[in-house]
Amino acid sequence: MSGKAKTAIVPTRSDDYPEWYQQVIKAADLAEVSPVRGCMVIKPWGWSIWENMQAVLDGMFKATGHENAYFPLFIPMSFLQKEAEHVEGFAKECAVVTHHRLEPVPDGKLMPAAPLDEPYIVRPTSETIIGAMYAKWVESYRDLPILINQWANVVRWEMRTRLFLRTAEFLWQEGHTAHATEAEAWEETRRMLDVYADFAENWMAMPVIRGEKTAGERFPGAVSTLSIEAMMQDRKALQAGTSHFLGQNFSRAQQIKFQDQNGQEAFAWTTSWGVSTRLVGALIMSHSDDDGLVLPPKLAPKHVVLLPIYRNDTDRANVLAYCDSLKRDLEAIPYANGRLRVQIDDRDIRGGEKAWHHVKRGVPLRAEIGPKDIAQDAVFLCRRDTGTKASTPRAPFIATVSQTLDEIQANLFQRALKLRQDNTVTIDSLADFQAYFTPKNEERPEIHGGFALCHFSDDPAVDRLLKDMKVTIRCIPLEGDKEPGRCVISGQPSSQRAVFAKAY
RNA sequence: CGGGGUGUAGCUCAGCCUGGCUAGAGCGCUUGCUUUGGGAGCAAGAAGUCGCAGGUUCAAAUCCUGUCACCCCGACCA
Repeated sequence: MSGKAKTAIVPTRSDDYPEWYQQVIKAADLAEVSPVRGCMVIKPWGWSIWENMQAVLDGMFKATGHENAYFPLFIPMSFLQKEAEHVEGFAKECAVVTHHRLEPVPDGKLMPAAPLDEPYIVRPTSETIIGAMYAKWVESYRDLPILINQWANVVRWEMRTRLFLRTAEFLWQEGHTAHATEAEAWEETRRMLDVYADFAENWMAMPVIRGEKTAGERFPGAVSTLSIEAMMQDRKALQAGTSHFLGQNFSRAQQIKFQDQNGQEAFAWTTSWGVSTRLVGALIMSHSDDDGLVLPPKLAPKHVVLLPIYRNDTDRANVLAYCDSLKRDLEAIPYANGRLRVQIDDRDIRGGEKAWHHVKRGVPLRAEIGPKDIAQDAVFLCRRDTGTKASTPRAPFIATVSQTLDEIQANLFQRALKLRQDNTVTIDSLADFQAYFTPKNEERPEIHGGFALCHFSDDPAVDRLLKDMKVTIRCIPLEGDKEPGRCVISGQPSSQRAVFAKAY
């Protein structure tokens, strides 16, 4: 056939980045849009990645003293109304359940029959329902802290959706904690941000900037919102996790109060923090290339795929036997938080097609094994991240495979870090700022911009200009210098720089 | 919710303006043969109430009315 297909994914990243993203998901068989508007079906390969993320994060939460629990999907509407800013932030995107029970009507259809006295909303987040329970559970300072996480689905009725990045229903974890003191709650907020940063960098191989959101970008009802921000390959920012210091706002609204050691009544200090299936989208956009998905080994559903190659039944039996024994040896090797995950793909399809299948799905290592390899007691080993291929004798392959995976993991991180470093600039003039964020081709914007470190001010005129340019203040970095300057847009005095970027 | 667009085979689409044979193509799928160390070739085959409901007509994928769904662009967002 054409045979000249240079890339497995069409279009390429530079041709049309958003379309490339969709095609990678399709080629890797991660997920599909469903018949339900705005909701996705996560398919086994995509789900497996999420499961791996969950397992690691869950371990981290438990290692920091948290326990899992589960709260209802439905929240009485009145609960949401208790915190004014919270209502304002979420009301527009809530799905509302107004009835129970369906009854047949004459034309053979079904109609909701019994209206609810008080409508339920489908949780967009659970501060209110969890807070209502905490109010019952907390009486004394001895009941604090409460450190609970839940793994759940939530619904936010978004206008426009994109697989993994923004869907009407998504999966996440939400941690909700209550503390006796402000300092302790702040410490918790910071601790969980660090957990997220650790996970992003050391498991997803995705460098992140930890920072604080400006007032406009804050979680509705929070005193302060911290986030980790990552740069995707199109140089747009993606918020990958958030940790909120809620102060006493929610505990006041929900009467989470206790008697302190002096017998005084006090409101608890609360936090909440979460990451979602959006992380899968972040993973895709951080590492994948024009041949499809590229997975960091520590989160890959399979680390090594063995591809048997044979022409006749005799070869077939020998090659499969060799693969079986190699698989057993490999699966005994410890890696990351478990053991090596190995697959033999013995489907009866052509070798080339089979190899591409696994390239597109992002399996870190591919070993092709045929009679010639077996004769030399070797495998033909291919690395997904670099595309390098080499005949590798079995013993050294087994001895170094976990090290090779570590190298791939490190390479992906370094590659992503370099992309961010190469596309992070310091800007001090409005003209430079506008030039930086303006594409050369307004009709079909090419990949442009990046992270701009600029002084800023809280001013309506600044907000307006940023909105026009579709640029947002991602965060005020926690680390980095704090020297004062003047807002790049308004010229007003500013105490430190923030990260500006176009964002998902 | 504003502006634009599209519904025809599993997928991508042609056909519609100018109504008329058994509604087409590519990809995919099934079967057979030949192939097989980097996305195979040839041949045969299965597969569509043309989004839905009315209407006009001898005759509707095609014209008219209504309706539903989805997509793109904006406003909103993890």
